[in-house]
Amino acid sequence: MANMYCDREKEHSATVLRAKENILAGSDVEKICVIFRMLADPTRMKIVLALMQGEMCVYHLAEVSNSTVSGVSHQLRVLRDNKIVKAKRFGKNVEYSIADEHVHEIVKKGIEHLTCSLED
Amino acid sequence: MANMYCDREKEHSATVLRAKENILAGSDVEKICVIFRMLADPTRMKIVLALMQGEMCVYHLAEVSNSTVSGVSHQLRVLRDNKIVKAKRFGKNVEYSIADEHVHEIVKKGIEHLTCSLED
DNA sequence: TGAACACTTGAACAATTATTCAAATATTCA
DNA sequence: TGAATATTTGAATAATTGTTCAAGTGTTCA
Repeated sequence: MANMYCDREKEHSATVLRAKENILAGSDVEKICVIFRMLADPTRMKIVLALMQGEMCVYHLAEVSNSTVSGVSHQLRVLRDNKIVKAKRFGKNVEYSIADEHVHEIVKKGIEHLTCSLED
Repeated sequence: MANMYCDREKEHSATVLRAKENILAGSDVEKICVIFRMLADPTRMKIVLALMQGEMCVYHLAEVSNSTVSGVSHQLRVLRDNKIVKAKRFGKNVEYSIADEHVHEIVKKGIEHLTCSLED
């Protein structure tokens, strides 16, 4: 039998085995983290929440998220680089929008989690 | 009419209004970010992915996540404080598990997003 | 009781990152 | 072309945070 690591080895060994086999494709873990990291900052979250209502330009995003235009632009760059939002130019303005449906779903799940845990 | 902020004001004004009304309950944004912040670190993500396979003790988690016992314990504390995992003592060991179903769902959505965007 | 094991904690360090301000680029329009 | 507006960028600063090592607490069992 494998090493004994804890007193409940018998109960846990199958779990540990599954965990070792299934999960850890090293670089993939980093990739999964990226989308969550993008949503972990309040300024970025406000931007994303705003864009979930529809497309918007930078000045609007700054206003709605209570930030500076420059600050928002920096964060939009990060969000763009990580495929959370996309940009399209219209004359002087650049119109931003959510890059894909998964972003909507993930944020909604996050809100769901929040509202449910508030009920306790 | 409201201020003109960009050349597509007409197209965007309804969106901006919705964004201002619906979204920004200031402190809630911070709360939504918390769960995402918890999942944004590779060590924590490995711990969570491992626990999604079933309950586990600290030594196991350290092994499965390629970390030190101390490092894992620190992160487990953070995860506990933020209600992502819960702990239960069994003799010398402390058995950790995922705190609630939302965590499963959110992580699964994240993985889904990853695997879909890899197809492009 | 005390030795061995499992886990936690605190302090220190290094690294990452959000924000700010100033300057640069892009586009329109007179 | 030049002025005005919209957005981006770079550098500097401050703050947050993950990791490590050493020391601490809690539990079992001989």
